[in-house]
Order: sequence, then C-alpha cells, then structure tokens
Amino acid sequence: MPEGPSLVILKEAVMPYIGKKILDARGNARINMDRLHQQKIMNILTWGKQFFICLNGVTIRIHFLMFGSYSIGEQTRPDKSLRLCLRFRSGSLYFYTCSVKLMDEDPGSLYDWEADVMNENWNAKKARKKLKAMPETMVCDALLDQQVFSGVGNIIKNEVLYRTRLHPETLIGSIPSRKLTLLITEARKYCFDFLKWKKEFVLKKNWLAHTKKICNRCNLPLIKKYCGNTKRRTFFCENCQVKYL
DNA sequence: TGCCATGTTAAACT
DNA sequence: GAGTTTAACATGGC
Repeated sequence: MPEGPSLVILKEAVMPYIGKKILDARGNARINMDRLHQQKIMNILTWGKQFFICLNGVTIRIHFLMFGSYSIGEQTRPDKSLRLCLRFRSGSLYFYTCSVKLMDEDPGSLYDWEADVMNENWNAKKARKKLKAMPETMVCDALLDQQVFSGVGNIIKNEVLYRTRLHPETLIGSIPSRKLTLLITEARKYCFDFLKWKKEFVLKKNWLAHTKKICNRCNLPLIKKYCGNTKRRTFFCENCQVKYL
C-alpha cells in the first residue's frame, strides 16, 4: 500500500466523498473524534505517501507506514483493529494500521507540492537543484528522500536504479549531468508505470529488479544488499549498473 | 512456522 | 546538543 502511486488510487476512490457529511467517526486512533462529527469533506489531497482528508479548519492526516490498509464501503477487519472509520449517509471509509493525526495547519501551505512525483506540479528542475546540494549522498538514499522525491519508496527506488543503470551506492556528486537528468525523469516515469500496473494488478509481474534473483539483461545473479544510510533492501546488477567514481 | 518487509517517528543511546 | 541506533507500530506473504 504505502508508495505514492498507491495513494493516488486511494485518492481517486475517495473523491466521490467530497462534499459529504461525516455522520459518525470512530476507531482507536488517538484523536479527538468530536472534531470530525457533522463536518463536510472539503477536499482530498495526497503528498507523497501522506493522505489528507480536509475538513473546515482541520485536516485528517493519514500515513500508512509499512502495513497500513483501508477499505471503502465495508469493514474488512475486526472492530478492535479499526484505526478510523468515517461513516457517511452513502457509505463508510475504514483505515487500519496507519498513523492518524489531526492538523490545524492548511496542508496546501505546509508541503512542497512540487516535490511530489505524482503531482501535476512536479518540478524536475527543483529536484535537480536539491540533488546538487547533496553531492555526498548515495543515489539509493537520495531517491528515498521525501523532500526530493516525495512518494518514492523502496520498490520504486530499486526499479528506477535498475532502469537507469545506476549503481545504488553511486554518490550524487559523481553522476554525469545527463545521467542525473535521466534519473529524475525516470523516477517520475516509473511512478506512473507503477500506477498503471497496480491498477491492472500486474505490478509484481513487471518488477525487473525488486526481489529478483537474476539480471534480466545479462543473466548474472543480482546482488541483494542493505545499502546506504537508509539501509533498505536493494537489488542491483553489478555488471549492468555503473558505479561512477 | 518464523522471518521479514512497500515506512516513519521518537526515544534512547554515544 | 549533535549525530546515530534502536524500538515501536502490528499485518501478511512466502
């Protein structure tokens, strides 16, 4: 569930609830449910891996972390594991195993929307500028940096590195200019492929690196290593993916 | 069956 | 106070 494209799917599914009134809010989320009662949903937003249900004067911020899930219409898990349920006249939204917080600030002014790879205002030049400012960062860590590539997660990281033939431990500062441009454009491009494949339920089938054992290009075994400061699982081909020095 | 993973925050360390 | 490490969260796939 947790990467950016999956949040877009959720957003599309919840859009019909805009303008609807919350008749009841319950669940084990440690928030003041009273603030939600009788409130109308004014807007639905996503920023990277975060999901926002905007009401009047308050916004519900949901982050699905590693195992979060949701259902729309019917409750799919026992009441005791229900984090948040919003009931409307026409149906209900259920959220499980996620972080739920209420925020008083307007999310519109709190986040850099040009940093969200799924956002129509994605700004590649700005991303490049941010990368230029972190020459000592490994590319595997940079891709997971939510201030640069908001919405990119570990699967996307592995696939983008494989597509662009970049060794995960290459430092940003040593990547040739054209290659850096490719990294930025492919990061966004793969996210939309991810979205398309996820909708068609063929995402896993299209993985070329993530969880794979053999390189699709040269048939040599892929390396599995916990790379970078983030120490996240990384799959790569030492033969095809270049480590610039 | 037990391990581990699409993630982040905050406490507990040095 | 800084930077780093660890725990917590707690489900589901293999």
